[in-house]
Amino acid sequence: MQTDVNKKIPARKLSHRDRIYQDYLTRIQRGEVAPEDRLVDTTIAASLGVSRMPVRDAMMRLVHEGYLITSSRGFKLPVWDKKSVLEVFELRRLLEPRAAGLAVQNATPEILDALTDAFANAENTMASDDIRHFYRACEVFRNLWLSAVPNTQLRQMIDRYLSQIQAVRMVTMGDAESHALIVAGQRQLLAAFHAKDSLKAFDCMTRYVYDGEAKYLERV
Amino acid sequence: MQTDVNKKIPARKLSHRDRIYQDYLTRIQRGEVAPEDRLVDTTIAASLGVSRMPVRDAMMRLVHEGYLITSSRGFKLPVWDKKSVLEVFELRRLLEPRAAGLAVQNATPEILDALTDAFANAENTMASDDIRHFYRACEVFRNLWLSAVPNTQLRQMIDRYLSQIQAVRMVTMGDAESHALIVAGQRQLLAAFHAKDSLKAFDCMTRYVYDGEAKYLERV
DNA sequence: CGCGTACAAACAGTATACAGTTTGGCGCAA
DNA sequence: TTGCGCCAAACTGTATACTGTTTGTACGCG
Repeated sequence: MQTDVNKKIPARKLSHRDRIYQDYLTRIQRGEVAPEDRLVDTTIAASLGVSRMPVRDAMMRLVHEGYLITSSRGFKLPVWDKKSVLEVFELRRLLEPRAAGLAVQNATPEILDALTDAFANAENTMASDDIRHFYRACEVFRNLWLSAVPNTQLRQMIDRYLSQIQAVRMVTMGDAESHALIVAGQRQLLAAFHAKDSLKAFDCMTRYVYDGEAKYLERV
Repeated sequence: MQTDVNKKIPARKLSHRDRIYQDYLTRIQRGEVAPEDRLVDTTIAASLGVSRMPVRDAMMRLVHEGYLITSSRGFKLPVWDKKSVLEVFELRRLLEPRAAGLAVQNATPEILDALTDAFANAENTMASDDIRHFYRACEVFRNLWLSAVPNTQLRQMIDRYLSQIQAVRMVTMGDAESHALIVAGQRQLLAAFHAKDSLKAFDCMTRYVYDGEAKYLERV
């Protein structure tokens, strides 16, 4: 047991369960888990040197949050059919324009600066060798403006289906036209942030989601 | 162990965990769990004659879904402050009008009939001795029209914050004016369903949520 | 050669046990 | 009487073990 020596700072109370959860959450969100992978608690537990229980807890939490599904043979990624993906696009159209508008009103200069950097990074990595760099940059950009959304409940709702976006990414993976669309959307959104124009942010977020849906429909 | 004898119908595979989860979910949603209650896994397990683990799993699922929070002394209801409640009202304004509109387009005659009955029941129990009858009727009405929403993802999002409505109910509990408002809203919504007027459903759902928020602000 | 059946392994669910931590109360001293 | 500290109980997190079910497979029968 590696318990903290310094009891005066109980900030690091991360249990095995929480660490494993965080670990696999980021792995899934970064697309490091393949659809054919089978995540078995006993196997993971053995590789980490812990018992099944914390692993099980972490996996089942991921199941409840929609990142995984149970099967009779280990945990695996859920298969998002076309209908579900389109349903999420509808959700995004309802939530994200408003969220972007609120974020513009609430953004601090620090966030604005960080957002500018993140956009530059996304633009530079757009044609990168490793496409994952581009997606990581997009993830950073997205998380940044979301962090400026004052409505916590709204932000959590959006976070909740964020993982599903990964499935759509797989469809448009490597499509230069899609990437250009993403960067163009980010540029407009960034401009709206700098102009403090929440209505413009609302509008360009609306178009951004519609464009994404159209691109998805082209590909599926 | 009470396993099914008939193996040809494996439909009923409900584990202890799932039964306990369902049980406490409905209890919470019906307001049968008081804010001062402390839900301790060992105690519940003993009363049900099962071990801690299924109870723990169920409770932690409820925590992840926002119905409960952990404390150093058992699980308990989260405290919804005014800010959170208002944030949820904003979410509801974004999601429910659209959901109602979609539901109108998708409602079957059976649902329409059931909805009519449910409304009659709500209207009748509005001034009931036991106000819980009225809330139960409202719950039925709400679940009915939600069941007609074709967008599963949207429906699940709305379900997710349903429990929080309980907290608002506590504030407006016993306020005859609020109840009249609820019934009036239901009447309009029902009319929209019968007229197959999805735009009207959208509009009266919008007004319904705004009215609810206004009433809440009067009381808090 | 194809189909069905039975067996073994893999895995999920549940039970039990134990350790570490927090909490509230009680006793002791000032 | 009040403040301090210690102790026991309560509770969470983790480990280990056992059971029942599902799945893949191999063997036997047609």
